[in-house]
Amino acid sequence: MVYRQTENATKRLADKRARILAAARDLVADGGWAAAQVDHVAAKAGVATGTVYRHWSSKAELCAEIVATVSAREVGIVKAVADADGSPVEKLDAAIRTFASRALRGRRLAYALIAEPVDPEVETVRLDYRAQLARCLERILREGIMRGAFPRLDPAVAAACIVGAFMEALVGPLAPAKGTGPRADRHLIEQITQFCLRASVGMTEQKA
Amino acid sequence: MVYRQTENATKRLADKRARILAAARDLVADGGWAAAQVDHVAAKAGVATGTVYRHWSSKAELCAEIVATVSAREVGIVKAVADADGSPVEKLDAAIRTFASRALRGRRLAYALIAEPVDPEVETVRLDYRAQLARCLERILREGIMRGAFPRLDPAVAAACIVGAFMEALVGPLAPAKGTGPRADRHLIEQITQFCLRASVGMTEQKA
DNA sequence: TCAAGGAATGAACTATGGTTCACAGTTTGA
DNA sequence: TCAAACTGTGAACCATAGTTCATTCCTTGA
Repeated sequence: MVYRQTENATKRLADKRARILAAARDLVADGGWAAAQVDHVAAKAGVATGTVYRHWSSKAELCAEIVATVSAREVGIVKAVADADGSPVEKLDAAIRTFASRALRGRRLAYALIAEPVDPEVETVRLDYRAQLARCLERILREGIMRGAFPRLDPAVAAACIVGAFMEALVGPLAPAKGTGPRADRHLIEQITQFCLRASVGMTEQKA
Repeated sequence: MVYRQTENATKRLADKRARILAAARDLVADGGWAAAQVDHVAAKAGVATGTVYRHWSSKAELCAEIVATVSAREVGIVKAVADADGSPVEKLDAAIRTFASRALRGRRLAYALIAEPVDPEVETVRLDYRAQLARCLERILREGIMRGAFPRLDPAVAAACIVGAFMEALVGPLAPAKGTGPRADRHLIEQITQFCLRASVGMTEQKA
């Protein structure tokens, strides 16, 4: 007689939530934030507009969750690289290379997550992501400086420069047009990595 | 009997136009594009909303003109540096240093002009600015490579990296908080310049 | 099968901000 | 001074996109 949420019902609800989140993420992933209108998200997820508001109290919250979810994964990967064994140079190389190749797999999404401005509430979360990324790099840089492998650069500024450099070259408007193929992508990653490494280390041999 | 524009009238009109443009620029310069609502611009310029539309057929056109005006000046300055006498290394150093110190004088405006996205019509103009900047750098890089002063980097990618690096470190959200004072600004410019130079040249001595 | 209550719906509402336009005010040349 | 032509005005208009809510539908436990 009294309604009580069953396990099944809870799961259904969670599924729907996940479906909406995924739909929104996909829309952002190929049209940026502007494409993620609540109506469109709802349509893509196969629910009514109002349903979205059963799961998030505003569009901004939904967007913030997209940023948080996707970026947590990316930061985790880069952090793992930073924490792994190896020399600072190797770690920096791996971190940049890893991040760059992952970002290239979803350029539009990467751009939206790193660079494209949005409303303040989402901006906060995104800024946090950006700062976390920079902090991972900064840690590697500090270690390298202490060990004498890198020159006496300001690690905070250098980390910002690295984030900016690959952001711009990979996913920014100056980046080569999309769909240039895997060969061009590899070249791009190689160039960016070498640029950042030279900037940090002071010198590096040509790899390719 | 037939009305004809006198010299005075033309001047009055031009003055008003300039006043509106300046008002809009100032608003962007401290609140970004979002602050440049037509109502506010008109109020700041001391005219009615409708008057704005006597000079530009849409807000986008007004914004585009702001970008074009301000950026033409900046590109001109950087280009002059690139065209001056000196070794590629010196030129690159000067170009980055010049741009950076100018951008720091108006961070918010610089950010709006380089990074902050706006509607497509304005975006086109801004993209052009960004690309022109990158091209100036690219020319210096090419020259350096030909002369053997720089390693065999891809000049287009490296130029994008440089633009991204100083953009992020100077005016992006990772940049240190505003109002840190001239000492911190000098440090920042120094660090960014050295970062980009090391990345391009492969090695550079410490200057400060 | 049925009543209770949560979940879904989507048309209507609202807020924001760009754009228009009928009207009033100015300038010009005679 | 006067009429023609241009310029300025700002309230009203419109388009977009986020949010609400009365209603309908579905699930639950008896």
